[in-house]
Order: sequence, then C-alpha cells, then structure tokens
Amino acid sequence: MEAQVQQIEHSPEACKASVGAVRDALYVLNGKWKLPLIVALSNGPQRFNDIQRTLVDITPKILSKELKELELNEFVERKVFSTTPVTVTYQLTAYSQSLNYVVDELRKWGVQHRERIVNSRRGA
Amino acid sequence: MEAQVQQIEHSPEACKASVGAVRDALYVLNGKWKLPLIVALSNGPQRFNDIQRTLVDITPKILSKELKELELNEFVERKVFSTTPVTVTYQLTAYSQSLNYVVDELRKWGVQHRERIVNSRRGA
DNA sequence: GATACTACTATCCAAAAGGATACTGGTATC
DNA sequence: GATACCAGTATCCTTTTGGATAGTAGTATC
Repeated sequence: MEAQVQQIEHSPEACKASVGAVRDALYVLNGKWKLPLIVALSNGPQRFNDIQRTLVDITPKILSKELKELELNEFVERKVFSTTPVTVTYQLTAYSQSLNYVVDELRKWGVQHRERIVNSRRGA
Repeated sequence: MEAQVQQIEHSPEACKASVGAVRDALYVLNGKWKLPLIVALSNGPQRFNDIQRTLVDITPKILSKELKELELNEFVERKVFSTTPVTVTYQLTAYSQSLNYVVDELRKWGVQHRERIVNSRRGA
C-alpha cells in the first residue's frame, strides 16, 4: 500500500504549486473579455469604437472597464491624439507578448473543441 | 491612406476568427475553478473531500457544481465504489488531455507573472 | 438648427458566480 | 449514545459580471 508512492511523478506538493500558478494566472486573466480583447488588439492599435465593433456584443461600459483593468495590469497602453474630434487608441504592450503562447494554445484548443462539438452533434 | 492595407498580416477577418475561437474555449473553461480543478486531478483520481482539501478555499457546493459541469463537458469521470462508507472518485478523461498545452502554458505564465509582480514590488 | 461622430460616463437592473452555514443519511468508532 | 467521516444538498446571502438605455462635450456636417 505504501510501496508505490515513490513511482508517482507529480507529487501532491508539485500539484498544489501548479494549482497556485494557474490560479495566479486566472486572477488576472479571468472573465469573459480580457483574453478576447487582447486577441482583438493583436492586429495593432485600435480605437474604442473599432474594438466595440470587433467584439460585437460588448457594451461601452464593459469595454471601458475591461480596458482600464488591462491598462492597470500593463497589457494595454492608451494613447490620446488631439485630433478633432479627439481619437484614442489602445495597443498591446511588450509585456502582453508574454501571453502569446497562452493565447495561441487557447485559440487552437477552441478551434478543435468546436469541431469536436459539431462532429458529436452530427453523430448523434 | 489605402496603400498600406496590403502589408498587414493579420487580416481583420482572421482576427475575428481568433477572437471567436478564444471565446469558444473560454465558454467552457471560464470561471475561477475549472482549470485549477483539472490541475488538481492531474495527479490521478481523487475523492470529493480530497479535492476540497487540495483547493483549500472551495466550498462543497461550488465544488459539486464545478465537477458536474466538468463531467458534462467530458473532462472528468465520476466513479462510485460501494465500499463502506461509499467512496466516489473523480478522474480526468482522455479528452481532458487535449488541454495539456493550454494548462501548461497558463501555469508557466502564472509562475513568471508572479515573479514579475514580486520583483516590481521590490523595485518600488 | 438637427443630426452624427468621437469616447466615453451614469443609472439602473438582471443574472451568474461565489460563499457561509447548516444539514442529510448511512456507517463506524469511541 | 455521542461523535466523526463520507459525499454531498439546501438555504440564504453577497459580490461580481454583464447588459440596456440614455446621456455627456465638442466639433462637423447637412
């Protein structure tokens, strides 16, 4: 009963540490909009109303709130141009690039998951 | 004004598709607990109260709800053993392995992000 | 002078997520 | 007979998230 404990690679401690790291990540990235927003901005700087159009069903209030949080966490930089009327752009920071792999794996997974769902519907 | 449009690699359409894929993924994985739960189970089958102890601050109600949702989405399998008292284990399915890269990137990002925060506190 | 565009903010509200606390039935232990 | 463990449920509540709708100031257009 105790002999096989040694074989286990993931120790409970390592597991707890991983849970902690994932929770740290989610603490900053959680919610419906943060990661989609980062993807939307990966095309280059965009203005408020442009982003709203890309994300389709986000309201200005939510968009404003989410952008502020992304700014606070240094994922996004806000720039104001004194054109007439004033234009404001939002763009990704260098630090946001650290999320590239995360976002890309999530995107790939989303694609295959949708395929799986569609196929299982067809089979059923 | 229109001449430079050709140079852009990420077309707005590709960008919208990526936003869609990420939103598809988040639709299933969103929330405070789903991914941490999957990580907690990556050690092998665990019983209800064991999981609760690993995740520390999850209440049984939330844990029960999250496990049901993970079961519905075929990430987790529930097994009942008619021991006395009855024991129930939860374990990851083969499909949940498709999340390995996602989870791993998120975990790595979480680790480096925490380091960054700690360092910036020290600098400030 | 009405309308529209810019980038938002304000107010109110609904729904979901999350959480505290208590409790259930069955068995086993003290 | 009291207590404790198992795997949850039940009830109530707070917080967060999200959303609908309207409105702001300034300019420009029709």
